[in-house]
Amino acid sequence: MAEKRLLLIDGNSVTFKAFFALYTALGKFTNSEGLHTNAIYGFNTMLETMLKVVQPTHALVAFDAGKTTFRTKMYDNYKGGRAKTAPELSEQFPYVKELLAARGIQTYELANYEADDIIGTLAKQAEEQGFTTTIVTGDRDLTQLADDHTTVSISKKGVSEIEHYTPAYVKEKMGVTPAQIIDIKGLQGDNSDNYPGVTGVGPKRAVELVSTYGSIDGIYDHLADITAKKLKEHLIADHDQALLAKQLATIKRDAPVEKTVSELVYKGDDYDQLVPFYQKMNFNQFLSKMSIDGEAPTATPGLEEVTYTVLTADNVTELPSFTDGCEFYLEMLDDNYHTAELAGFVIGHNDQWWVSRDTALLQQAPLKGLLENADIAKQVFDAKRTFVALQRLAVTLTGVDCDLLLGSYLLNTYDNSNDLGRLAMEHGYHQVATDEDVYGKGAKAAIPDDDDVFFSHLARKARAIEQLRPQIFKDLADNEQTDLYRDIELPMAFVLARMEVAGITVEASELEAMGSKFTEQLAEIEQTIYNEAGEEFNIGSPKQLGHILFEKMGLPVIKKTKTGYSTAVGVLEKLAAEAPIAENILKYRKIAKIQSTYVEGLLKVIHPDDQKVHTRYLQTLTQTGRLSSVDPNLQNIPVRNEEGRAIRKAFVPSHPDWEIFSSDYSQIELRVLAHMSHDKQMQEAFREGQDIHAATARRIFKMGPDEEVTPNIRRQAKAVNFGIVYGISDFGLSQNIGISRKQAKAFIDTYFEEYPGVKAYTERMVQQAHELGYVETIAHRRRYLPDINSRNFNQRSFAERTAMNTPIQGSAADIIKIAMIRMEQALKDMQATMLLQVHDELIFEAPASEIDTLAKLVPSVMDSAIELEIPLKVESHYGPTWYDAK
DNA sequence: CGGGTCACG
DNA sequence: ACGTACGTGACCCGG
Repeated sequence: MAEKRLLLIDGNSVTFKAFFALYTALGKFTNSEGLHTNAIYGFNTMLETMLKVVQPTHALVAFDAGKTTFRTKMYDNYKGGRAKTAPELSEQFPYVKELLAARGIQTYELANYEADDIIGTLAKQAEEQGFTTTIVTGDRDLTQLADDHTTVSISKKGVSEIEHYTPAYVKEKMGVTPAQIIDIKGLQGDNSDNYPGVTGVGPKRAVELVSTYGSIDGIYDHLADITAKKLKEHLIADHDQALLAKQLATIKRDAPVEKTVSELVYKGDDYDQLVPFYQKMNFNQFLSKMSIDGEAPTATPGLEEVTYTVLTADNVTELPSFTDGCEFYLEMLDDNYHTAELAGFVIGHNDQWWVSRDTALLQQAPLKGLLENADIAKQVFDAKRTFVALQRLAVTLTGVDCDLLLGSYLLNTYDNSNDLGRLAMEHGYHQVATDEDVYGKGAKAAIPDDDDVFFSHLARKARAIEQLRPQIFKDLADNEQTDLYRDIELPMAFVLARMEVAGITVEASELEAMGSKFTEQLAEIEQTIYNEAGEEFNIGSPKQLGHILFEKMGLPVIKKTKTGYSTAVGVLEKLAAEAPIAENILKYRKIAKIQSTYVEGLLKVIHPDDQKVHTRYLQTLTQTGRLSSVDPNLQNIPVRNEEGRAIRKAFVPSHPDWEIFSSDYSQIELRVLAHMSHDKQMQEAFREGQDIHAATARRIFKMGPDEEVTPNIRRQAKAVNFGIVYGISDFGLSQNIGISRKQAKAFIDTYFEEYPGVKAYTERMVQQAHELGYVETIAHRRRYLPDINSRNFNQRSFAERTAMNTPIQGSAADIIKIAMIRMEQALKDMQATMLLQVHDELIFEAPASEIDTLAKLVPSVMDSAIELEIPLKVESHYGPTWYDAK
C-alpha cells in the first residue's frame, strides 16, 4: 500500500505568524479593493513549502471556532487580557479559507474547542491508521504531540523558515520529552494564554524539576527532597494552580471531531478557482510560478516579453534625444564598483530599450553628452554606484532625478536590497528576475554568454525602474519625505561618490614598519604565553584558550557564552590579578587585532596606482540613517589607545605641504536630545556652555554648588547620559558602570526627576511607535518598529529602546549630511577636499595655506547646518597626518 | 556561515 | 519571569 501522509495545519496560528512576519510590508500587500493580503500571501508561501516537503495524501487546516471553549469554562481568564485582533488581520481570515478551498484542502472548526484539539484528535486517529503526520503551527506547545510518526513543524520568524520537531529534537531543544511539555507548562504557566503556574518558576527551573522528577506528580511525591526553601513554599502554595495549568496546556486527543482522517484526501489545486483567486489578490508571483511549473494553462507567463535594440558604434547615433528623460542602468557583477568590470548597460524610455555589452560606447557621442546633460533627467538604481563607475570612463553622471534604491530605503529602511529584482519584488513588481536567478551566486556568478538572456534582464531592469518610479515618489510625498530625498539623500549620494573617488593616501612604508615591530612583539608575547600555559596552542581560538585557562590551569570561570567559556576582555581583566597569563593574552589580542585588521588589512586595499584607499560608504544600510563604510571600513580606525592610534600616522595628505584637517561635533546626540525633548534644564546647561556630564553629575547626585565633581562621579554621570541616549534600562546601566541594579534604577529615577522633559520625550517616542508603528528624525527619516507590540518581552523592550534612540542617532545623521552637502559647495573655489566622514566628524586634506580659512569655514558650515533650540558646537584640529589632527 | 571578539561613533 | 544598553564592519575559528 502506498504511504499515507497527513498534513495538519493550525490555521489561526499560521495566519497570525504570517501576518506579523510580513507586518512591515503591510502597506505593500493590498489588492485593488484595498484588502490587506500579507497574511494570505505568507500563509500560501508556507503552504507551498510544506506541500513540497510533505507531499501529503491527506490534509486539513483547523481553525478556532470562537472565544469560548471548554478551557474558558475551566478557567475564566483563559486567554484574557489579549489585545484585540487587528482588523487588517481579521479581514484576511475568510480569504485564507477561500485560498484553501481553491488549493483542494479542507478546513474545519469545532465549537468549544481550539484548533489544537482538532489537530490532536486527528493526529491520534492518523497514528492508529498508520499515517505519517506533519503538524504545522507557530505555537511550540504543540510539540507535545510529536512522536515517532508525527513531526511538529514550527514556522519561525519568517514564513519560509521552518523548524521540524521530532521527539529527539524536542528533547534536544527543550530538555524534556514531548509528553513532559505539559508539565513544564503547568509549572511555568503561560503568559500569552494568561494563566499562572507556580510562582518563581520560569522555564529554566521548570525543565530542571521535570527532568529530575519526571512530572508534576513526581515533584509533589518528592517534595521532601527539595531543599530550596522559597521554591518549596511556592510549590506547596500553588499546587492547585499547577494542576490546572497543566490541564489547560493539555491538548485534547478525543474531541468530538465529526471528520475522519480518511475523508481528508488532498485534492490538489483547482485552477478554475485558484487562478481567479490569485488574480483577485494580485498575487502575480504565484500566478507566474504556476505557469512556469506548466500546471495552469490559463495563467500569465512568468515574465512578459521585452524588446530591445542592441547598440553598436554604427547605430549609436540613432538614439533619441530623451527630452522626457530616460532610464539608465550600468551592470557590474562585483559589489565593489571602484574596481568591478563593467559588463554592459541599458538606456531607454517609454518601454523602448537599447542595450550593449560595449561600455566604451558610453564615452562617445551621443551617450556621453546625454549622461552629462543636467537637463535630461535620469532614472537609475543606485546613483552613487552608477556615478563612480561612469567616472572611471571619464563620464560625469549629471541630472539624476530618481534613485530607486535611495527612495525605497527612505520609505522603509528594510527595503534596501542592492538587487533591483529583489527590491522590485518587495514593491509588488514581479516582471524582473533577481541577479541571483540570472547570473548565479557565489563563485559561480557570471554574466551570461547568451545575449538575449543578458539583454532581456537589463531591459527588464530599466523597465522596472520606469514602472516603479511614480509609486515611490508618491509614497515619499505621502510620508512627507520628498525634501529628505531631494535635498539630503540624493545630493548626498554624489558628495559621497566624490569623496570615495578622491580616496585618502595611506603610506604603505609606515604600515610596514609598524607591522615588523608588531610581528616581533607578537612572537615574544606568544612565547611567554606558551611558557605560562606549559604548551603551545592557538591563542586566537577562544575554544582552545578556554580549555587552557579554565580546564588545564583551573582558573575560575567568570562568564560563559552559548558555546563555552567566555574569554572576553572583562573576564581576562578579572583574571589578570591572579594569573599573569591573562594580562599577556590581552596584550597579544590587542596587537594581533591591530596587526591583522589595520596593518595587513589596509595594506591589502591600498590602490597601487595612487597609493590611496577608496572606501565605499553604504548609504542605504543602517536602520538609523547613519552611513557605514566598507572595503575598507574607515569609520573604525583606532583612536582610543595609543598603540592603535599610531595607525593614523599612515594616513597622510596626497600632496606635499598639505595638512589633514578634522572637525567634529561636540556632544551632538545629547544636544539633539536637548532639542527634541525641549528639556529646560538640559538646554540651559548647553546654552551656558557647561560640561554636560559634570552638570548631570551635580543634578543626579544632588551636589551643592561648592562640591567638587570628581572624575569618578563625572564618569558615572556620563554613563547615565549615554544610557539615556541608548534607551535606558536599569540592568544595562548597572552592567556598564558596575553598580547594583537597584542603584542604577535610583540614578535613572533621579535623572528623570531632574530632566523631566527628557522623561516625557522617551515616553512620547514609545507611544508614537505604538500608535503609528514608526518613529521619525528631524528630517522625517523613518524607522518602522514592528516589534513594538510584540508579546515577547525581549523583542518589545528592544523596540522601545530603539524608539528612544533612533530619532536621536538619526537626527544627528541628518545634520551632518546637510553639513556635508553645504560643505562641498563652500569648498568649490578652494583646493581643500573633503575625504572622510566618521558619524560626527569630517576629515579634509588641504594646502597649509588654506588651513586658516578652513578653521573658520568648516565649523561655521557645520554648526549652522540646522537651527536647533540650543547651539551646536564644533571642534577642529589639524596636522601633517590624521594622527596629528587631534 | 555563525559566533566570538574587538575596532569605531 | 523574561534578560538588555544604540548603531556599525573585519577578522579568526571551527563546523
